[in-house]
Amino acid sequence: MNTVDTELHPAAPKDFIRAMIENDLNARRHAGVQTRFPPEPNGYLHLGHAKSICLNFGVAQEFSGACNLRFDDTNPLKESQEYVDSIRKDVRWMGFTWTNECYASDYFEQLYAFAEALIFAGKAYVDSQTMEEIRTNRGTLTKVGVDSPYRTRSVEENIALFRQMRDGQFADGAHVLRAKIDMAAANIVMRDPTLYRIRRATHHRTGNTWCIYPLYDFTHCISDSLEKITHSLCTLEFANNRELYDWVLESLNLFPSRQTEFARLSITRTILSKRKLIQLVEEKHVAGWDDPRMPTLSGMRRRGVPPEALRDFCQRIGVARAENTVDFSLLEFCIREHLNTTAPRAMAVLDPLKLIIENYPEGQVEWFDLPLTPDAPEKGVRRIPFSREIWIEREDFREDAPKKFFRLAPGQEVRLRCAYYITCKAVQKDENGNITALVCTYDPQSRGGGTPDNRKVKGTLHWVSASHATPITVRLYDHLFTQDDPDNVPDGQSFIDTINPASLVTVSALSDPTVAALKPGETVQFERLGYFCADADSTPEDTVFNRTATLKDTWAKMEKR
RNA sequence: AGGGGUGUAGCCAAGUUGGUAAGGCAACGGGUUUUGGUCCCGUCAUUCGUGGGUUCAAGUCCUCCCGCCCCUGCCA
Repeated sequence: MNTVDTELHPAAPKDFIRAMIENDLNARRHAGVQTRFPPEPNGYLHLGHAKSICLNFGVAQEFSGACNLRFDDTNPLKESQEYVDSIRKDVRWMGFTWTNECYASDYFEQLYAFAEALIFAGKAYVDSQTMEEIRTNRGTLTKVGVDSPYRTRSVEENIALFRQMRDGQFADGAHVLRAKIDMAAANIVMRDPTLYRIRRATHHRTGNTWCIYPLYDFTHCISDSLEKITHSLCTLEFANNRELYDWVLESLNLFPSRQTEFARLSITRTILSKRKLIQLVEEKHVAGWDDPRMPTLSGMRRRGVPPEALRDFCQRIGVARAENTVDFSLLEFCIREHLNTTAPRAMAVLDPLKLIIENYPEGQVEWFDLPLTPDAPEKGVRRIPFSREIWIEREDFREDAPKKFFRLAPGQEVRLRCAYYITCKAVQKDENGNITALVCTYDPQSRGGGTPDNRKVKGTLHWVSASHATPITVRLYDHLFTQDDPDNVPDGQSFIDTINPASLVTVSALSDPTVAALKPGETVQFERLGYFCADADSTPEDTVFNRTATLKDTWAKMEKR
């Protein structure tokens, strides 16, 4: 039922959910496992959903069960087909295939019938209080609620009213259908929860067929039950709703699906609230849901994050009931770990400094074969041109080199990766003292990057032949990081104000010709710079790269100290 | 007359019926390396929110206290 590479992803460790399911199976409480991933199509999927996807589909796979994709589309005001389409695409991209594609809206007729059944059983009534009255009469955390004056309506009156609600004979908000439970319940969810409201809105799937829509608490449990979901996994904030979930299914004598809650995912300095993500898109702080800086699945896909890395991440963070905030470095680690063995290498220079090899013949070009991935030589080679004038990274040269600086300095010999040893002989400057070029000599004996006398050099530089350089555009985008916890910003600030400005930097760069063959969506490692993914925005003249992940940089760390 | 959850290292997170604190990330040291990448080796909880108690033995059992999260939508 799935396409997950089990080689890369061994069985997940046993968390409390898997332990519970194993237990249920051993006790023969179920013949098999049936789960579901139930997003509301009111936004794009993000990393938090990835955790739920991996859990629900993963568990089904591990126990030879099935997992449905179900759209919880009961609020037409917020939902759209665009979101449905994006969710289907993102789940597939994550590497999972659903058993059935379901929609709560497909159950509207059945849901309505169950509502009438509740009325006939004397367990639901039509309330005609205003929204404010309902709120007031619900009581508070420490004060019990009071019964609605309409609570004692007869079954006949309730049925008549409810049918008129459906027929569109009342204005929005005039009445609601409520479960008759207990206005003094300690659990506020149980104080006669609203089951149906009148809402004249066009639904993206049912159009104007309905003017009443069921609410989550009534819909979700019944949907689970109709699909024979054995294990309904959801996040912790629904724990209070479990009592009502069970009440509805028991009252209607339906298949006893069971809800189990787990802690939602938080990642340091990362926005994972759908409300905030919608705000970023609507206020145009980003180009769209798939902006490469977005922590959405579509954004990360565009940034070059492989789905394998996300699955690995979800497995490593585990599943538990304690609130948690995972360090972003774990996600980066998972991305790097996957890309290290899969991404081809290329050389690029972000801030070019001209280097002239004075004893190299003018007009001569040599082609060197460099490994595509050094740790997997079988993956082949890339052909890189070398000539008299090349570009190196400006920060790879220091006139007054600190002691642990292994790179180029006056009089210093270093290696140009896979090409030659060079020695810096002179520094050219303009009238302002800015370095304009470096004059070097090369050792013809060191062709390929080694010498007959086995002379060692400490540094290896990356380079691009000046006459062959390919101009590219590089977006040094990161996640749209906030400076700290996005859900807890300083007084008087919006989380928007705390977005890291570094996530906006775009630079022009020069690359070796390897990138010319790259197609959008393909990721390379620009050696020592990081992983970069070719963007769909690219043109034949200008390839645009989004930074997928950085590399560890021990020199930068050391220098900072 | 509140209810429901939860606390194990900087961050995640395992810890069977009580038997002497897994693993990963991060960090730090060292080795290998034609990427200051990768890889390899090593260090990193005398203690599990706090105080009592039971026990030969407590992260696990009992109990007091404390912290944090969720719930008063006709959102999900």
